[in-house]
Amino acid sequence: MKSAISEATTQRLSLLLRGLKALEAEGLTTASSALLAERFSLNSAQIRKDLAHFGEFGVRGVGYRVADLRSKLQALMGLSTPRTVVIVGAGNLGLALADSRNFNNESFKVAALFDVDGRKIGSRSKTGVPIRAVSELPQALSAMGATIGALAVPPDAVREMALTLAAGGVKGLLNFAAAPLAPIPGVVVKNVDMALFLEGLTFQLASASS
Amino acid sequence: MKSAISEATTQRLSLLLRGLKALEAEGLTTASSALLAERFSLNSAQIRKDLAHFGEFGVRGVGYRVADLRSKLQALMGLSTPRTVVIVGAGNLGLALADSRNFNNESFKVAALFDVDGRKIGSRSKTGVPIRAVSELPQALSAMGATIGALAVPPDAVREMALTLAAGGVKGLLNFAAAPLAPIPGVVVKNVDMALFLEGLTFQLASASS
DNA sequence: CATTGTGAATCCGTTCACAGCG
DNA sequence: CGCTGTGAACGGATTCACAATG
Repeated sequence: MKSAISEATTQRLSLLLRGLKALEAEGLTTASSALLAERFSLNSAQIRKDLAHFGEFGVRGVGYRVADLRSKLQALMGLSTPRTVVIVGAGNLGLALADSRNFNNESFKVAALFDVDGRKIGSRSKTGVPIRAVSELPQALSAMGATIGALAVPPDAVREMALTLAAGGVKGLLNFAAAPLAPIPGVVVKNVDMALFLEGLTFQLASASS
Repeated sequence: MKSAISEATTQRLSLLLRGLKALEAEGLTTASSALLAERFSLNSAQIRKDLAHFGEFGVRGVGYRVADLRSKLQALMGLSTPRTVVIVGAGNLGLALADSRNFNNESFKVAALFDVDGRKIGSRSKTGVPIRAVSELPQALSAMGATIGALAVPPDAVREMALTLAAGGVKGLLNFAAAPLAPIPGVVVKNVDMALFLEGLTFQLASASS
């Protein structure tokens, strides 16, 4: 069990990885922390500190080898082998996520959607992700080897579905419902509450004008 | 111009407001900070500190009047009068947001979607939100009096659309693209990067098992 | 007298600044 | 010589603990 890495560091490293991919595509082979900081509007010391949690990656007097750091970061963040994702709830949001680039790339692949609505079951999302019955979840999860789940269901169904996913071996959960999901042992839970984003916006607007 | 309120405080107050509504529906008229803290897994002192930024709301020896605090909070966060929202990008995500409860309630109302795809223009989302041409944005914005915009467009269109919205009087922007939107003067911007949530999850999983 | 509002103490992340090194 | 890696300083947010008070 590694010492905990802060949420902020995690996000910056994700951003950094994305940026490194772009630099690599541009053909840059080497980059200093100052360059990286400038490109991604961060502080150079912060980049070095973030990386220092995991070892030494740079070359003094030179900077970082872009391709090298990119692949090491990818491995560190658990993104080098693709993960199977399942989405529970085939409403508008669930369908949007299932077809989204964010959930289907080198690192993630949506294997199936699950819903309780008999009219949806058996059909597919636009890109072809099958919609199956939630009753099939327990068997399907182990068959697919899913490790990540996304919950796009009504608030009152969240906890039950989360526990079903956890029992089926899912280790990470993204909860999109407007009801925070209490911690589940052995599972990393991240609540993504859209209402909070929107209200945060109006809050700042209200504060700024008084 | 009020002194800045931290992001964390903002989120907690949103959550608190939501909780107060629930308590009010349950018929509770009074609640201590300890009770609130317990219900929403927070620290009671934190709740009091958060509220202290804005004045004194409680009654010593008693606690807080639920309905009273609820309405004061609502006003403070700029949620007492409904705001008009426009969504740019009528892809899966844009459509999902347009029909979502989070964007259509007492405080927010989606007036229209905008897209560049001629085949979509003129049609409507499932709940009836009209899809219009982005070329109409400038006129439409002032006509509708929209103050909030959501960007669900490809990364390379983000900045242009953001500037168009800003020019049309939009004061708050939610950006769902996987490319952070640099600050725009006079506009509050919130980047909501789904990829970051997903990667954050795998990162924690990778860290926990080493 | 129970509970708020708040100064003081603590914790944690960020920034600075420089020693160490390729 | 230039840039990394890092100990030390800083600052903001959380938590503690208690005096103030309806």
